[in-house]
Amino acid sequence: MPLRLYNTLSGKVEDFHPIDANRVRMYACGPTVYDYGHIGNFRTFIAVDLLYRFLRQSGYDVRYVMNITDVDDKIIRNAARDGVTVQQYTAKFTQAFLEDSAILNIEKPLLVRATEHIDEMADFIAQLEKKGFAYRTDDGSYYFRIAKFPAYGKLSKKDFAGMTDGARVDVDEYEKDSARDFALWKAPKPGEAFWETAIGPGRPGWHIECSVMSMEELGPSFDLHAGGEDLIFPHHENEIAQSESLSGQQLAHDWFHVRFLLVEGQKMSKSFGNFFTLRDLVLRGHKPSSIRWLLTQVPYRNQLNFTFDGLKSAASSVEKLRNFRFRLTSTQFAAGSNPAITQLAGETAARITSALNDDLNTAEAQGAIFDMLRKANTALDADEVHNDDAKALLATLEKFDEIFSVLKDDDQPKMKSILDWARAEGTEKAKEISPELLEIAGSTQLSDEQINQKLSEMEAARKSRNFKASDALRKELTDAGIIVENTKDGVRWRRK
RNA sequence: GGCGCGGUAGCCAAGUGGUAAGGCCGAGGUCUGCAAAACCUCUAUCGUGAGUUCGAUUCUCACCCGCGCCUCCA
Repeated sequence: MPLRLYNTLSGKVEDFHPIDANRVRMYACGPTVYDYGHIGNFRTFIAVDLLYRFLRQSGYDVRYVMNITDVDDKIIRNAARDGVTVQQYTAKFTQAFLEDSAILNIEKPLLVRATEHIDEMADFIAQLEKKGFAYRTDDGSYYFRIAKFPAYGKLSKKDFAGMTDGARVDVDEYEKDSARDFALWKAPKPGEAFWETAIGPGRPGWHIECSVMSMEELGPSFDLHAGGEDLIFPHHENEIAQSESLSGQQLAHDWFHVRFLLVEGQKMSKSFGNFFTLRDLVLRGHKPSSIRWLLTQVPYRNQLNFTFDGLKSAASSVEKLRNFRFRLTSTQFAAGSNPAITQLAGETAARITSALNDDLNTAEAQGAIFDMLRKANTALDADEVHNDDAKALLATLEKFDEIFSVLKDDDQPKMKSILDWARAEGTEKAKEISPELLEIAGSTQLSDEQINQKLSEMEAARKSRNFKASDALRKELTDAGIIVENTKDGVRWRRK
């Protein structure tokens, strides 16, 4: 079964076939780096990350490009306000975005920055003007002439023929031919940053960067273009207008849009007090793996309600997966195989693939892995799993994790890095550090050596049936965040 | 007003024209020196009304409710 994806352009779920055999070229609209990324941003980036990972797992050679919008009105304004250059202002948040992405196990795409393509944008606009799609106004700004591009509205399904100028647009603000015409290039404003280019001084409009950079990195026509649902209009509609009027080719074949999330049942907004960055959540003591898991639980086209209950629930689910792997990797199995178990592993892998092929149905895929867990754990309890079966189960689990990426237990160092960041930021941020975070990341951690020392002491005590001493050691370890399990295969431990 | 999405157990959330995955939480139980892990059992008739059908949660219509985009926004 081939991958099927919903395509905003056609409004249908379609079979996905790359233009160029086995190569997939995809472009995702990345962050505007004027602040720390919030969980809504990361829902989108994680959804696209899943798509990227699944395409690769499916055998495609994927070229995945993401832009960093490091110039826009807000950035220029904030930089001016703070008395720093645009570059200085954005460097910090670009870095933060990269760190946050790494913390969430988002794989790094090929990143391209708007400010490194200003001249190409000017050139692109000059070509549009030459072809009659763009015009210059007296103040030195450039606009796209929508009337010249009849397909305008095809992505967002808007009918511009019936729209009246002035309804919701301030017609008087600029001397545009039509209120719907959008800015390609904005003339400088006093006291704000601008670039000197072949088409004059100024700064690029928002949409032009993606047209320029996607074409440069992927060619005039490529497979997938992704982003948050809000970008459908006007951003992507405008990209299409710019790119296609110049190239005469279809910009992207598939348009992949991720739905907005809700937080505690409401649209995330600073005024509702439900606006959270990744760092806010970690400061509250939530693990990155819980956050990633919660954000992948609901298929990307459905509204996801992000709640703190859900976050706790996600933590338990991830624990369950990790425990299962721990069990598989720390148990001594008898040689040979049990066909029923090997078959279970194979069928589960197939179920997962088939769920993801179905427009990335992550909920279905997760259901499948937990079905396997329950059955396999039952078999493990009954000693019916042999060495080859354990390998097969592990292979399926790891294949699952190639997509979801929550198994690796590295939350502690990641949380520590956020803790250090908050302390370095100063007292305002430091105040947000929760006891929960300190417990996981901030307490003095025992080294593996110390732990093993205590474990052997504990084992000795248990052998001599000195349970009082054994319990004391257990408590000591538990307080240090170490969970010790005594199984028939011996002792094993993990960090909380 | 235009376009679109959704309402499934305490919470989150899949899914199908033939009586409903999974996760979390809760209760009880098994195992266990303790603990942990794991397993078992229990907890829904799918917003409301009508229609189509042998049969609808799944299709159609109406209504109610929630949400998104149409303006900066992932």
